[in-house]
Amino acid sequence: MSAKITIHDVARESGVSIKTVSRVLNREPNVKADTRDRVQAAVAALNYRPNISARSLAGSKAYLIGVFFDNPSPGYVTDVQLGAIARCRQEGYHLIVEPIDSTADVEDQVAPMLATLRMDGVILTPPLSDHPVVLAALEREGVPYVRIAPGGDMDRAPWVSMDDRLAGYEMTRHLIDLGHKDIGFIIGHPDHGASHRRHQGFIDAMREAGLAIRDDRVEQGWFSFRSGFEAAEKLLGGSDRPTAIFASNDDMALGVMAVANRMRLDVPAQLSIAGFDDTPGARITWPQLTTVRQPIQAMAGAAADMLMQGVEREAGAPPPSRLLDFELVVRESTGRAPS
Amino acid sequence: MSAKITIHDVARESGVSIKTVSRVLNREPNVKADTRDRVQAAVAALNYRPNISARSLAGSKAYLIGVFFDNPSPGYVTDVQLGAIARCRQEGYHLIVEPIDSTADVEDQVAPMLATLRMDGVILTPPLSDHPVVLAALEREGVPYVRIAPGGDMDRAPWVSMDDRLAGYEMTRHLIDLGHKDIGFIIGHPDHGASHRRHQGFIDAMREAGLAIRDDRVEQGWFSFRSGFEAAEKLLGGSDRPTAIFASNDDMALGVMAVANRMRLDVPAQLSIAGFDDTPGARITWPQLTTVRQPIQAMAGAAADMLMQGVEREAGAPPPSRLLDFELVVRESTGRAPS
DNA sequence: AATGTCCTTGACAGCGCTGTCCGTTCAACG
DNA sequence: CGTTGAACGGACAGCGCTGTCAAGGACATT
Repeated sequence: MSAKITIHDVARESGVSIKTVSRVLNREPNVKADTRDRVQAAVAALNYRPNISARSLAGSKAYLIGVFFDNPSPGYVTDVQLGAIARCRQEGYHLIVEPIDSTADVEDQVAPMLATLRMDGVILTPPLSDHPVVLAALEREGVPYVRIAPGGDMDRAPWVSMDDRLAGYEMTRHLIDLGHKDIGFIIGHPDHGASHRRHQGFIDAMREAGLAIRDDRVEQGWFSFRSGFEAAEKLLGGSDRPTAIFASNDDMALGVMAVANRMRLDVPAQLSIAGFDDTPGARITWPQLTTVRQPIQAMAGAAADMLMQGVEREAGAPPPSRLLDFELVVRESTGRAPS
Repeated sequence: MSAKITIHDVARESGVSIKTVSRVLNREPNVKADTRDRVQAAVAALNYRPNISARSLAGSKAYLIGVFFDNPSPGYVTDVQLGAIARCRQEGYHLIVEPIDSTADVEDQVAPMLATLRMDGVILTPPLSDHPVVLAALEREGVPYVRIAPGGDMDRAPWVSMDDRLAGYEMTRHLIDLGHKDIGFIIGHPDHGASHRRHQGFIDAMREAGLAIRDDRVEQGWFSFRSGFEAAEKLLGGSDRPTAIFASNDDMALGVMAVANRMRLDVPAQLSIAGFDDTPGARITWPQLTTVRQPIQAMAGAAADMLMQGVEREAGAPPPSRLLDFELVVRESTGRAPS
């Protein structure tokens, strides 16, 4: 175990006071370049690392960012963590992950943790981005937070999102451009705001193309494989079936794919299938899934940035929220409509 | 923002000194039951939560457990986190997740984090469980750690694992019992110790049944969908093909499934496919995958427990390592061998 | 030369808690 | 009845750092 070296050691080594060392460490202004260099040399020579507990006890920063999630998709969760960490590390911040169980008492889970760890900020992932109890607890404790892809109440706090409506629109257009006229749609989990926006994009594209949206072509799903599977069974059950199905996320699209395989439908010759998210699973099927790449890591990184910069909404000023770009990923599961 | 209440407030409220409050909080002995109750009442009344930074600065515990991972499987990572958190929460500990990029300088990633955050312990997931640089850094800094499913050097530190060899053996037996005699095997990532053990189980079962293991029936994989896909192409390429394929993890088994679908092979009538891990993906195919359920959450929970109990190996004493139970999950992807 | 202003630096007081050490009480013992 | 030691409670000194405040020096202004 290497001996613990403190700021005092650095101060002695470089011949200044500990306060000056602290200044250099925190990139405060008004330190002579010469002094700064000496301190930095000492830091490097001693391999000194400031103790985070002491910093957060004495100062106002905790160097800790929380990530709350209650998301069934592990790929999504991991991507958020990866994206956030990448940014945090540069600034010496660390990530505390806290799974929240929405089915249990949320207040009991959130309140104690907020009080013990005074985190500098929290990243909320859907569906927690819209959870009233979580938002209220955060606000009560005065902990800044950024919501990823929230569903509504957009002025309440800063957020990072992508244009789900446009993405839904473009995917639908992609299908229409391939000659599809009879397209089925599976709506996502109603608690996720993105679900409604994707659905709206579908509606907009169909309307614009003058195509009818039959009631029996739209099913409610829950973002799970099973719900996609069941929706597909209904959609493909009769002899009169759509030539394409657009599912609001990949897991559900995979469910559709499973039904298609089971019915021995040729994808995409007889049925085109489109997903959304570009999770790892999208490539784990044959044919690979046409989908929308969500910039999950980028969104999480942006959220972490906003938190570290101490996002504080000035009264009346708009939150510095950001809309990131998505990308249509066309693979093999979509093709020309059968004639 | 609720006013910050400290240990002093509790002490005043309950009419004792702060030290006594501290004793109650830390469940130290030698406090009269009556006093303890008074203090606890005050804690509850004031809704007091000890500040974790102050605790770790003053004391020896940091109330922080790290989880290091560099695992391509998001399902695995999330399960580990969930399992560890469940235990940590009860004890007031929190989880710091740190993805490690093995392709970059590992020392640079690990050393600074160990110095700034003095974590009470670290949970290592494969393949990091066997990473020499990580282990060395942890030991140098005197941070206790528990390895999940390490590959070798078992006496070096405590670990939690499952009997991969036995699981590999039992899955192979399952196939043999279904009448399969010509079984293909895809080995896992060579950096993961579990890969070798699963392979050994396969060999043992085949030998025991007096079945030949043909060289061209065993392929090296990397635990990824793609590597499973490629291995399956080789295995199923000729006219002479095995009646079953046992892949060392689910992702690779899904790759095999994709090849089978593409070749229009009927699973399991013409080809049985077995996986390993029971990741969410195992249910995301049709037919669903026969696989081995790894007690990932339980292993992570046990690891967290060991860390929190301050696992310290006494000189000469065996580490309190634990082997947990697995479960064979038979679904639809395996069936009787074609006659 | 005197004054004002900025830049640079340091002394010092905690942040909220635990570890150490010591004093007090009280029961059981010789 | 005095003695001992366990049980119990408290005073105090930091843990390693940052915030505050003020001092000293450099430089520009009058």
